[in-house]
Amino acid sequence: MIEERLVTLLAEAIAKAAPSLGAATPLPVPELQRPRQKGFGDFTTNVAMVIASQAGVDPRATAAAIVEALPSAAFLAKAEVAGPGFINLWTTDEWLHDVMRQIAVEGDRYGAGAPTGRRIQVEFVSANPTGPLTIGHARNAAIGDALARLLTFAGHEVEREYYFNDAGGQMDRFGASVEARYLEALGRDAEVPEDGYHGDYVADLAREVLASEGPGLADLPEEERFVRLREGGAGIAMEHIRATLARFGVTFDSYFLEASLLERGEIAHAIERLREGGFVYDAEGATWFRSTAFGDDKDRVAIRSDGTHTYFGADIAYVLDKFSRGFDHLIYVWGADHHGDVARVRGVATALGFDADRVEIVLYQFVSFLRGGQPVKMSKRAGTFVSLDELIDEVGADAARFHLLLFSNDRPMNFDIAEVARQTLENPVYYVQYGHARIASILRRASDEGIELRPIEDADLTLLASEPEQDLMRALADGPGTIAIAAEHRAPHRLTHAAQDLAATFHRFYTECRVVSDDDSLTQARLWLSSATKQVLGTLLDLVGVSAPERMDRLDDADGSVGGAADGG
RNA sequence: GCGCCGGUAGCUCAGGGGAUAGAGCAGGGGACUUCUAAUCCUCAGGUCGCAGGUUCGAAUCCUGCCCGGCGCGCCA
Repeated sequence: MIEERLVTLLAEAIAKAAPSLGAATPLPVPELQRPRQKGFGDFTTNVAMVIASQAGVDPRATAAAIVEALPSAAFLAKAEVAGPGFINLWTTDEWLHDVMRQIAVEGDRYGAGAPTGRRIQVEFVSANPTGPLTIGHARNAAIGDALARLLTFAGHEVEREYYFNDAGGQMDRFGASVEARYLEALGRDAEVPEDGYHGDYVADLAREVLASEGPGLADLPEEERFVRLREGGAGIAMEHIRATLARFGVTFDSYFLEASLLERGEIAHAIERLREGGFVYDAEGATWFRSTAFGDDKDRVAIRSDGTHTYFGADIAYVLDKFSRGFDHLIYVWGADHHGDVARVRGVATALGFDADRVEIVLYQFVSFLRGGQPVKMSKRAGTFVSLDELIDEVGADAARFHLLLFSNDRPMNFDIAEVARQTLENPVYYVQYGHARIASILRRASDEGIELRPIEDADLTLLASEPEQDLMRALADGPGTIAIAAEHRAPHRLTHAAQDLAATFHRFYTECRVVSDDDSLTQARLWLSSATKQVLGTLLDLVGVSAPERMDRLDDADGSVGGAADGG
C-alpha cells in the first residue's frame, strides 16, 4: 500500500540523484520504518546514510539530494532531512483512511497472510502421561499455541501435535505405581516403589481404572496385570491432560504415541536408514548415532545394550515419521533444559537427508513460580506440585496465558501466582480486555440510541483529525506489521505488548473524543474508528489465545474506602 | 571446564546497528453532571553488568571478564 508507493518514489529519486552522488551501483533498496517518535514524520528511511557510507560522502547532503529529486505525489505531503541523514516523510491522511476501509472489508482477516501452501507442524507440550499437567508446562502450552495461531494467521497450513512419551522407564515406574494403588484400592497389600510416583493423584487414577475396568485386573498374570494398569493409567492421564488443555484454550490436531513408533517398527527402520548412511554404529553392545558429525561433543546411544531404545532413539524415528507425513517445516517447542538436544535432532534430520533448516526448535527459558514471593517447590514423582488446573482455578486461563506471553521466550521469567491472581485491578490482561469491552459498550450504546452504522464509504473519515484519532489510526495501521514480525521471530510476546499499546491508544482517544454525539457525521466516523479498533484488538487477543469480552462488569469499590488499600491486599 | 540464555528506571520487563533508550507496577500531584474512572493527564525516576574493539553512528555487533539460570547420561 502506501509503503510500496513511497519506496517506489524514493527509488526513483535515488536513481535520479545517484550520478551526482557518486554512489556505487547497485543502489540499495530503500527501507522504510515507522519512526518511534512523532515529529519524525509518518515514515522514515536511512537510505541516504547507507548510500553515503558506501560512497564516502556526506550523508546529509546525500539525503538533501534525494529529497530534491523526489517526484511530487498526491499522497506525499512533505519530506525533509533530519538528524544525521534521515529522510522523514509525511503522508496525507488518505492512507490511514485506506487502512480503516481495509479493516472494515477484511474484518478478522485484517493483517492475515495469503495462503502460502506451506505445511508446518508445531509440536508442543508433549508432557509424559504420568499425571496431570503442571504449571511447569504452562509456558510451553502458551507459546506453542500462540505460535500455531500466528503461523495459521500468516497463511500457513498448521498442524498441532502432542507427543506422548508413553514408553520407557518413567512409564514403567508410573505403571508400577498405578498397579500398587489399584491393588490398595481393592484392599490388598501393595506398595508404591521407592522410585515410583507417590502423589495422591496416582491413587485417583487407579480408582478411575478400577471404575472403568473393574477389579478383574488384579488376578491377571503379573506381567499382563502390570501392562494393563500401566496403559489404563496412562490412558486416563492423557484424557485428563486433554481436558486441562481444553480449559486452557489449547487443542491439538493429533496426539502421537511414542509406543506406536515401536509397534510399527519405525525405530528399527530409521536406525537402519542411518546405518546405511554411515551415521550409526554398534559399540559396547549398544547402537550409537554419530552425533559428533554434527557438532556434538560425543556420540549418543539410540538403542541400549538391553535392546530398548532411548528417548533420543525414538526421536530419530519421530523426525522421519514427521517428514514422511509431508510437512515442509517442523517446529518443536522446548524448554531451555533441552537446548543440548537441538543440534542432535537437527543432525538426525540432516543424516536422514533432510535440510536441517526445516527442523526448527523454539526454546524458552524457565519460569520460576512463586506464591506471594515464596518459590513454589515441585516434584512430580513426590506428588508435590501445582497443577495447571489449579493455576487456571486460581488466576484464570486468560490472565495466566497473557502473563506467560508478556516476556520474550529467551527471558527467564517469574510468575507469582498470588500476584497474577490478585492483580484484578492492575493486571495488563484486564486493561486490554477492558479496552475491548469498552468499545463493545460504545457500539451497544449507539445501537440502543437507534444510531445505525452506515457503510464506511459514506463516512467522512477526514473528520478524524485530532491527535488521539490520528494516533489510533496509525496504531491500527501498524497491526499487520507487528503480527508479521511476531510470526517471523516466533515472538508471541510482541502481540501482548502490541495489544497493551493499542488499548492505551484507544483509552486515550476515548477520554478525549466523545464517540456518540449529536454530530451525526462525526459519530459515524468515530464509530468506524472504534469498530476497527475492536477488530484489531480482538485479533491480537485471539492470536495469544485470550478471550475478547463484549462486556466486563465494573469493579466498584464497594467498601467505599479512599485509596482502595484499606483491605491491605 | 565447555555450551545455551539472561543482566536496561525502586520492581517486572520491551527495544537487539540509527535521532532525545520506552511501557506497566510502585511513588508524588491532578481529572468522574460523561459512551464503563478496570480509565485518563502530569511529575519524578537510567554508569543499558564491567572493560576494550568495529562503525559516520553501539543498549544493539565482536572479544575478554563478572553475576544469575539451564544443560553437558545406555534419564525423560
